[in-house]
Amino acid sequence: MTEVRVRFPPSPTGYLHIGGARTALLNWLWARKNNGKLILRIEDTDADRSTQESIAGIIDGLTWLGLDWDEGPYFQTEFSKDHQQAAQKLLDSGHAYKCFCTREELEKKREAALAAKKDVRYDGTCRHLTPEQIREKEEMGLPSVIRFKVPQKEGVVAYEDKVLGTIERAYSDIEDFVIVRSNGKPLYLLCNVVDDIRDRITHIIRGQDHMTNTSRQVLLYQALGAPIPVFAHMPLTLDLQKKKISKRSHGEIVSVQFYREKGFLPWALCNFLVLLGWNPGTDQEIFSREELIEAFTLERISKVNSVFNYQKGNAKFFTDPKLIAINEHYLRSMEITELAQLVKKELEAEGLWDEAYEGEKQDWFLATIDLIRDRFHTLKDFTTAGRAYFSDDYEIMAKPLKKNILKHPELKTWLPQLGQRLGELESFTEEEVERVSREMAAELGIKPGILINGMRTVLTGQLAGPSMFAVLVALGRETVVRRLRNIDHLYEA
RNA sequence: GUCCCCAUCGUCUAGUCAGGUCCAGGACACCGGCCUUUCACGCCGGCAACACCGGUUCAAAUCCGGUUGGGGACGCCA
Repeated sequence: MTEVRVRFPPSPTGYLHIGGARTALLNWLWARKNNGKLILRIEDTDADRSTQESIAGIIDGLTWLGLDWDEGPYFQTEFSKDHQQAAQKLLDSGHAYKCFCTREELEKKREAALAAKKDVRYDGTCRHLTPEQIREKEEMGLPSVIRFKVPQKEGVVAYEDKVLGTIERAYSDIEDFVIVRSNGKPLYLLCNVVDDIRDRITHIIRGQDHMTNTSRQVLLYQALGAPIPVFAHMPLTLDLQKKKISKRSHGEIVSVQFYREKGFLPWALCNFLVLLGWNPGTDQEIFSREELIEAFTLERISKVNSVFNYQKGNAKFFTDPKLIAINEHYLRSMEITELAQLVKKELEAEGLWDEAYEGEKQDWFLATIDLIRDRFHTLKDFTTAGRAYFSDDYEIMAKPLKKNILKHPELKTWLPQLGQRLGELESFTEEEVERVSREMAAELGIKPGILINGMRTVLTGQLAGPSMFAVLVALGRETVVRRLRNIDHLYEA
């Protein structure tokens, strides 16, 4: 059996977006499943739009996602000789011809056709030029492009698509497309095929937006005498208005970088992305890498475009709710030591990291992040909502301040008192702090919740959180007492 | 205007190829209840879809035709 070889060929004209990441992911899965190879090929033939930052961004993005490749990155521009040779071969074999029509002429014809609501295809003006006419034009110094000579015959060009079945297109519906620019530089359609042949690509997994390219590229494979790879066209990802998601119209929300900055787990993003247009045929939605590689098949890729459910301006669901849910799932269930490494980076970035968290305070650190992760959504929450566990410099949220502190002015004296009692405790355990708290509430003739939620606000700044007695123990006696004693400033504003 | 692809809950989707076990299953979201010191934690429950019309058949989400709707492509971009 021949080796499975797939490729991810981004054009470096912007950051890596989730559509590209999804394409990379499916190719990666297919390579890994078959013990094959994934080739990263940067398609930088559009010199005007390609940038170094973009190349770095794509590589960064893939690396962060954990999508490793086996060959490359190759750069398409390094193989321009191959492309030119292929073009010459097509010219020599009569599969292509020189076309001297100018852009202006073509543009005029296209507009006229569009205005007349007619076909906008190339009319074949230069297809039947005699060798003498060609020589004449060349001697006059007229620039020319090279067009592929689409067979003028009955019937269809067909290919088998792993997800869509047989795709057919009549020869007569395909125009003589340009394969080399007038400046001598070959175009995508040709380069892509030449590179795939050279890289011995066996499966081409790409978006349905390439379907018309595929029909034309099949012609190229045939003319070049190369075997045709297996195609799998995946459905596109659209926005709620059913428009293709793009960097241009959707901005950062579709960039992989955004999710990294927002504290998402890379595998959670992959898990979400793979479910956009693929499913295993079972109810399973959460997969480890190994499970996903095992379960993945080309045939189960959906034919239907999916919607990235993102509503602008929604603070709670700042991206697709399902993505957030999957991220939460991993945040809550992943190995705590693995999570610790990620939280460490977050704390370091905020200047809150303490080396002792990997030394004498390690048990405390692991227990604490395990305690608070249940209500968190992203890694960022550890330094925002969870900041009070690692620093005295945390914000008291307005809502709990009003509801749990200002509403009960007596807390100004009660809380320091409670702090005093907690400080005098012989053993600072959940049972003991609970006993003391409830006893004091009973003495005062108030509901325990007033004291408890007052403490929550003062000690964590948050409206919600884990069991308060567990929180007290996590914070430790010294911190609890210090914070409870110093609350006058809360009443000042 | 031409060509190609597609059509199940709000969203992601199972079921379609091999018609009956589907008055359509799961997940997310939403709503309600429980737990409780709080909560965007957890548990339990609920709402919610086969685009439309015709045909084939004892029987259609499933097969066929049409309609409508959506998407993609129609560059000397990739």
